Amino acid sequence: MIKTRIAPSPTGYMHIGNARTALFNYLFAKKYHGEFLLRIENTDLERSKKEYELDILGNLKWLGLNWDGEIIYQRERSPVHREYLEKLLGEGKAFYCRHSAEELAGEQKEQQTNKTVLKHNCDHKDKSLAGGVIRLKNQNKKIVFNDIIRGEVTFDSELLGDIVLAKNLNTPLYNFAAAADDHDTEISHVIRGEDHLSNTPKQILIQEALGFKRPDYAHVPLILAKDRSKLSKRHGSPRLGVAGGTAVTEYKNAGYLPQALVNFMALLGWHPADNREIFGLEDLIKEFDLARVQKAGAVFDGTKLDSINNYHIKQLVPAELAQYLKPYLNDHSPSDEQIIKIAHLFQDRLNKFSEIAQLSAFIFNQPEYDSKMLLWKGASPEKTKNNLETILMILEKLSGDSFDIDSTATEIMPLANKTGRGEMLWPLRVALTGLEKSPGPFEIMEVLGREESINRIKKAAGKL
RNA sequence: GGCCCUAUCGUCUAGUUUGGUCUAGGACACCACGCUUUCAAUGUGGUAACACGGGUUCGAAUCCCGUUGGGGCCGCCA
Repeated sequence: MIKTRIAPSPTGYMHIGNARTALFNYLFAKKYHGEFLLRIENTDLERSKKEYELDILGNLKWLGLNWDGEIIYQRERSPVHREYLEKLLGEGKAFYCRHSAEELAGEQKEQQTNKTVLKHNCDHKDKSLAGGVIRLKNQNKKIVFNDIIRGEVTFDSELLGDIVLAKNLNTPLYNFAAAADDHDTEISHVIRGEDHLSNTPKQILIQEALGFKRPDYAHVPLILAKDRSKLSKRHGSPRLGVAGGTAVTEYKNAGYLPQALVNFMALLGWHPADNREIFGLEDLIKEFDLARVQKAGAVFDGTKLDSINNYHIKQLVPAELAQYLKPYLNDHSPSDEQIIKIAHLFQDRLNKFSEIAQLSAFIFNQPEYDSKMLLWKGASPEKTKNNLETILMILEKLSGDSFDIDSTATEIMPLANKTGRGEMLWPLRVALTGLEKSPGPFEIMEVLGREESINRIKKAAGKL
């Protein structure tokens, strides 16, 4: 039975790196009809917060990465951890280290100046006095494990010293708790970020001391910021220019579709054998293969995310898109019917939903612009005014009920073809939007309606 | 500094396991052209990479060694 897990600590908002690790764990488990577990590593009492936990849960659900079974809270497993610690202590595999923080700091400082390995080889191993932290007795051996992505990886455990397992019997530390929980929940494959590669030998040492079976490992490459450093909270927000933020919630708020984010994250470090790049979660489950995961880190390119999001937005039906757009248009409280029209108007050009506010501003506010903008490539003000007035006459004859893209276009286009499309249509579009770039005039008029369209054109004619 | 990982277009990557079909393919971005009232969308085309140095071999992006570069870790955090 294939069993994977995502084991975030609730000490910060879920970020892109966690999300992609979760995705790979999910895909791998589902591909082999196994289970994907969620373990909340909340042993750090001071830094763990409910708010962060809820953020993680919410984002996993949002992305569609539903976990199997109950959530495992690491802290609740504390009695089991204690049993394991007592076992190791009893067998003489672990011991209490009573060195003070000052002593250890001094030792470390000395190692730094001597440029030797930073580690603690304790000389309290044989004194069985309780108190102080619990350390694992170093066995000084080579540790070799096979990483599914990287192949054989070797560490020399001597360089690790006597690693700390727990602050005390009731307070286990990360490596110990992770090894114990992975074993007890029968995790078959530990898939995690490369930043954990150097934790693996420690966890293997703990497994061996406890007589546990070793799971398979796969260390996925890290997601890098533009400067090629590990993506961290310091790297900007997607709202401030091209994406580069780290919290999944930021992407959600900025108006990215979960399926786009999943699609994009899957391609960060993984690629199918063929050239396809558009994938839904179900396709990914079918295609995903750990052996095809890249070894080197991948730079997060927000531009490509935008492009993938744009693709997925274009797949939505307008009514669906309208629902997504609604929260970003709250300032103007448009009707549902109006939002659907707006959705239709901008569907092809949206990279993310948050762009809609600015893109559609001209619909809700009277445009301000210089009268010169109305002139198409050297056209005279007189002629342009004349053209606008001709359009006005036509529009005024149309009734409000039949005022749509078809009726306005069929009335105006023959004239535009005769006069010159640019001379007719450019000023009309500017009159309606006040912008150099925008959707076409007939589509816009349908959204604005007869009265508003006529008003804006009158105003424009008045400027000339 | 030590240990570990890693190295194909600006970015994500195919190709590396089973050397020749690679004058290195795709996507994003960029540029040009077409369509078009503008922009977007779309279509066509283009610029752009095997880090370097040694081997092995008839032949290396692909195998080996070294160098250089990049990254991660080195907490009584996870």
